[in-house]
Amino acid sequence: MSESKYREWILDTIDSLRSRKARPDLERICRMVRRRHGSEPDRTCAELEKLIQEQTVLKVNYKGSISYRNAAKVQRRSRKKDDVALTTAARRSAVEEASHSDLSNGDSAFGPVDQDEEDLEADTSMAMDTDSNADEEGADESRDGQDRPSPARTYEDAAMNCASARAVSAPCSPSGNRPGPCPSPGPGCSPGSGLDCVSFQKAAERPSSLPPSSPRALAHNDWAYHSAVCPAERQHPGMQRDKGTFKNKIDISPFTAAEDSLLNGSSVKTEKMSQNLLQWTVADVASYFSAAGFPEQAVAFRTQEIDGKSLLLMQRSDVLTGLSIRLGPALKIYERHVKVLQRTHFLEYEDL
DNA sequence: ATGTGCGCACACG
DNA sequence: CGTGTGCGCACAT
Repeated sequence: MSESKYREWILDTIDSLRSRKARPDLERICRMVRRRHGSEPDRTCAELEKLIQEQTVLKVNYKGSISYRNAAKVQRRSRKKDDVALTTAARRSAVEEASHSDLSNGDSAFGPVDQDEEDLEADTSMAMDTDSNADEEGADESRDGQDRPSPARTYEDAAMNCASARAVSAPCSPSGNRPGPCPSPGPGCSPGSGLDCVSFQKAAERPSSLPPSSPRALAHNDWAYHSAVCPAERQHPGMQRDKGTFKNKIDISPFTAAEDSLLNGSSVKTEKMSQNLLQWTVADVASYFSAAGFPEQAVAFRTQEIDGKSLLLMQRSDVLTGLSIRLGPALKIYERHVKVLQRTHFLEYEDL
């Protein structure tokens, strides 16, 4: 519950900073959240990191420094306005209603966003660089490399404490492949997360040989887009996720499964995925759809508390209307994901 | 001191 | 070109 609270706070803060034309960087975000809600920068930072991992917030490198973006607001480059406007206007109320319970964003309303289409090809641009800059050197002075007086040093501590945030993201970069575990093993930092990033990076690098309809294919592309973002999260402390063999695992994150399938490229993947579907938590489901390129809609799944079992029970109409998400993405989500997952799952069952 | 508003020069497509 | 961004500064608290 505090989770959604933080989501709201942080998203709100990012929006505020943006509208104020101030860079939404770690320092400012922490500061503002503390001032507004009294949350400790450390905590804020940890929560921010979670949001980054589930792609509610995007960490980007813009003009040489790190910025955080409200994923729901990242606009697709050049889009036909009319169509967007129409859809938006028509569904805004519904969307708002849906988001209210969880992340009522007041101002940031999901309106102008339109991230249905495959978020893949188009936007591989600005987010691209967050890598090499973000890690290592970025750990504390990413930008002060040369120019820029940057007077504010007060929050350096907070920033430092949050080095983990960067460190976790770092392995995602093509350059900084350092599978090192999270430097500050605090709560919320699972040891395995770093590994996932690396693996995922590998996955993203390999040419996509998956059918376009494959959920994994989507996810993969999405990761590429969000360079600085790290999947992982739901990694369980005990299981270091050794690729290839996990037939005795109980609770496997969709990422692990997806990633695994990418690495193996086999068809066994789906069965495992669907099998685990029963074990997916609400967070798993939301993360899955985020990864699949539907971060905005993932929120709706979360709000409606759709876990793996619920997902299996969902019907077309549920997805199209029950979630109060826009029709376009809803159709894609149903046809390409829900349906596929259900089908594979039940096929699997009949075979048994 | 700390938060806010914003002109204008960038970055980017 | 248009659009989004955020530095750097003036202003508010």
